[in-house]
Amino acid sequence: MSIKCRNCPIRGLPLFQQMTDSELAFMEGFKVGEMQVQPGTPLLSAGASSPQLFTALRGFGLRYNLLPDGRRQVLSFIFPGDLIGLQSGVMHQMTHHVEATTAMTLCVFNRNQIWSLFRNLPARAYDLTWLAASEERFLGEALTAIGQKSALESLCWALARIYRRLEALKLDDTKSVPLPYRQQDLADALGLSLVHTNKTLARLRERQVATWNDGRLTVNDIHQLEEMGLVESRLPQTRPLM
Amino acid sequence: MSIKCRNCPIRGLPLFQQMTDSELAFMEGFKVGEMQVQPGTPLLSAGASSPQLFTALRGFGLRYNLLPDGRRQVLSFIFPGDLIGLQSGVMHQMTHHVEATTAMTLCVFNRNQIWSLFRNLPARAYDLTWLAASEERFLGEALTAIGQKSALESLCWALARIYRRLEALKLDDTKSVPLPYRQQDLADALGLSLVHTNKTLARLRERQVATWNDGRLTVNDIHQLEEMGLVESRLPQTRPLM
DNA sequence: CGCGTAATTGAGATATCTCAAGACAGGTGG
DNA sequence: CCACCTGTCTTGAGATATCTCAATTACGCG
Repeated sequence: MSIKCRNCPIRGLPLFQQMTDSELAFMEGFKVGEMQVQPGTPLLSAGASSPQLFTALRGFGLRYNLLPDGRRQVLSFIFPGDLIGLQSGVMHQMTHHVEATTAMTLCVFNRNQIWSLFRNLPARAYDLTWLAASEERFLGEALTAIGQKSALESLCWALARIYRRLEALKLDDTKSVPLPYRQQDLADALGLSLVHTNKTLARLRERQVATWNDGRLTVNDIHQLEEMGLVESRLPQTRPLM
Repeated sequence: MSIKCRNCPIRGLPLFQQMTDSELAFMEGFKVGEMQVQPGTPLLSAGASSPQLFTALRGFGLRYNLLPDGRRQVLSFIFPGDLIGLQSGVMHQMTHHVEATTAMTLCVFNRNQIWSLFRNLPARAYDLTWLAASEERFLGEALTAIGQKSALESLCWALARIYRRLEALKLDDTKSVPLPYRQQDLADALGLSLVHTNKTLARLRERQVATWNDGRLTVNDIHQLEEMGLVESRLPQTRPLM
């Protein structure tokens, strides 16, 4: 009933690095199961030391921090192909929350086996480090957006980054990708108020740069969007899929 | 002329995990040299693919992003014991800048050997991943500060974090640690203007919570500082030293 | 049909920014 | 030894991007 890694529906996308046969075999042992969750389901909680890691196969999620008084910082949006819980996996302590925004399908891994991965499959261990470094890089970019950019610039940055990632998943035709979050989620990701986020999105819509409604993001001019968001041009890199 | 790892001046601090003899031996082979740099020296530049990694042995540095128009986001302060260039090491591409703020002494490693580390010393490879995950966690915390907290809260958060880290280095008596940066550096780290940072620091000084001048940070009440900064309490963890 | 959630819009409030000037310390050259 | 310069810190005051409050609309669901 659980999908075999060799039949993984996203593995073949050009976004992801291809695996060798031995890696595939290892991953099928590493994977202990599959999980289907409803929208709103918490996957990991700060403070807890979860015994599991996940990879999102299908659906969308959210990673966030909470302050004691309820303020929320969204750290990142979770898309198919993302690894979830690496921090808890290697540091034995989760510091943020993860929850499913839509229904999701997740591959489940056993944290205890991480160590065997390091001992037996150095290439996969390296990939794990690559993913951690990649997250670090992303958060640095986000920090730069929130800390230095105007609301309009930040928004363009975020939408451009999201669009590029989702278009690589080929979930749909180009120009338009599914983005089933609330404006509040994006506001919390960018440290902006909901109202201001809404008004800034309206400006982008009027200017015919990008439109986000009914859970779909439509980008008319990705280059202009990236320019307005001061997105650093980068060589597109394929990423490992765990 | 280059210090042997077994004589490393910071290795014995309780902040750091102790190494086994075989790890020590490996590290001495991994370390290809030592570097002394003057204040202001750039160590790594965005875009470049540096062949080297460093560990700060002595001195202070800065990690930052630049926008095309000169705005600067400081990502983190670099203290003795910090690994520098892991991103470039595993992703083959640097996305931020690193420079020395004070004179520094650095251990130099060869990027090419990272792979041999993964193949031969899984425990050390694991440590590398741990460090990357740790950076990721830190940046998430910073994001939460900049995105959600008030200027006063952010400042308290930053000073508390810095103080805790430096006191663990036992560079000096408690209550006071060296912090040889400019107010502009902290402002750029928190996404605040220099002027506002200055005025907020003045408030902390008046309230007798913390004082930062002449390159020294003096904390009168670390618990109040952490409380004001909404610092999440965390179990103190020792960290690997590369 | 009524309710709850999300999006939208208007308008006044404010935390933070920008501009500007002065104080202070350290370094340099005459 | 003094005059000058530069970089950093400090302080005041007006400007503004963004926030908060509040009301309205739209929509899906039971």
